[in-house]
Amino acid sequence: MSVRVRMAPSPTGYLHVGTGRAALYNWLYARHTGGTFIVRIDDTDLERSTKEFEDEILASFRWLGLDWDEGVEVGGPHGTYRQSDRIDYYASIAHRLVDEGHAYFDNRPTEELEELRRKAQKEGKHPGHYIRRPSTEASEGVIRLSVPQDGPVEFSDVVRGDMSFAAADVDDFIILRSNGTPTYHLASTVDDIDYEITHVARGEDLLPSTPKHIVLTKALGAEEPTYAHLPLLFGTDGKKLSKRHGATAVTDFREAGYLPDAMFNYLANLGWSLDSETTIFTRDKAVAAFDLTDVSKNPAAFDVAKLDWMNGEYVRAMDPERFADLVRPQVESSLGRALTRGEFDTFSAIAPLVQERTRLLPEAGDQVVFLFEEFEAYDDTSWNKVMTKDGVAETLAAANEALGDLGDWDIPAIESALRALPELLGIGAGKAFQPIRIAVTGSSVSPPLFESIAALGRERTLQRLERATNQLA
RNA sequence: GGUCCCGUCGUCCAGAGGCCUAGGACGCCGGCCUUUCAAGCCGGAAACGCCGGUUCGAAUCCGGUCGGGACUGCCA
Repeated sequence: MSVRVRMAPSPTGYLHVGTGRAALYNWLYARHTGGTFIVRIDDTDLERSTKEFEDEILASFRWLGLDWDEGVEVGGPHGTYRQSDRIDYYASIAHRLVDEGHAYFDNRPTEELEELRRKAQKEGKHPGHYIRRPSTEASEGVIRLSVPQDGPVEFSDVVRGDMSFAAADVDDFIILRSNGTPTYHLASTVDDIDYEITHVARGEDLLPSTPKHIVLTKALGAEEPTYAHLPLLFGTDGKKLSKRHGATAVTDFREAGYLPDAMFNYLANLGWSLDSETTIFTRDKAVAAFDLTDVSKNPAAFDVAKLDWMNGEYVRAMDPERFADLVRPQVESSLGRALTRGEFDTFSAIAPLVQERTRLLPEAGDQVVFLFEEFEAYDDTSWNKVMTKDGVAETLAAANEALGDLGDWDIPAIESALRALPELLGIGAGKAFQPIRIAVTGSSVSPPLFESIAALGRERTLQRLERATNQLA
């Protein structure tokens, strides 16, 4: 039987990186086995689900490079892939289960159920021991599944191994709400049957719900899928990854300038590894090697520092033209205007040097704006640290002179002119070049000096040297 | 409280009884290179939670213990 896996996000928020990783593993497994990856939309919570979030989530999947073979927006042989389209259908199934004796109506007030829960807790028992079929039958209210009391509910989890839950600890859970909409348990289980899902790979938070799904599946006369419960993601402080840790939505990372390939690689490596040595790997390599069996059991901490490093690796490995194209909007947004054709050429020429120094795309823009924009007076700490030293004015004047006389304005000419300076002035290279760097680029941190000067052009370079000299006087 | 899950460097991953004086990666520290910052190169500190047991031999198996986590909703 060919593998069919699915991801069923709820469009009640942006795609959380944890959900993204679960999707990633499903996708990897489908691609590895030549199976089918399906994306459904789990929008039974009509109140909180929105089309905007749905679009966002699907865009995030696509950004990560997770394409799906069946499901929302692409269709497939199994009808709709949006649960809100099948509300009545789920309801009819719930009623059928009542007719067959597998489920029952319950209109007990919440206080009464609360009382049962308290009683269970007091006796150190699971609420399942008391949340059971009431003595008097109703014909309205919610519909609960009647969970058989006898024996254990057992299954073999691909990542956890053999699991066993006492049936007595599984309460008669609600499958249909009093407003006629299905709960997650019903909709999800029914869909997994209808869409012939073979492997359910999902977050470990659903492990305790799995016995419910198995009992329901059996009541529906179907065979349960293979389950694989994936470890959860945490922040580096060991707490569940949440807004407190900063970015948690895939979109956040996309906007912060992370590359999808890096994100994919990082997420894939969080709970799984290609082998014992390799950290950086392509999608194809991951697809070739991936198996759910190899997924780690331990929860993983999401470490942004490592992601940043990895992103830098991908940035450096990028095609230089592609890099220039990607950074262009960043430069333009910090300039507040579009680059001219000539400016873009200038930028492209120096871009490879910037590329080496970039981890996140927005950093790249900051490194080159000096080429296109005048900067204000020098009065920051790096200026004070370097420029207030003795002899700086002479150094700048000498540089001005050496460059002013230059015939060809190219890197070799600039380099040989400036290289002569330290000896001429009787100072070290660093001492000579740092003031020039600040005068010309406005910062003590910049791309390599000669290349920067070449890109800046004769006129602006000389202007800036003069301006700095005057300011020192 | 109850049910269940997890426990190897700060972090991610490798390790499925001897190949482990525990390996790779990020981060950290030191050095080299160097006009800055990066990158690169070299080196370093850093872990099998604890206690028992099984075994000739345990990070690997078993038990207990401690610690962390999830679930316990007409949310998913």
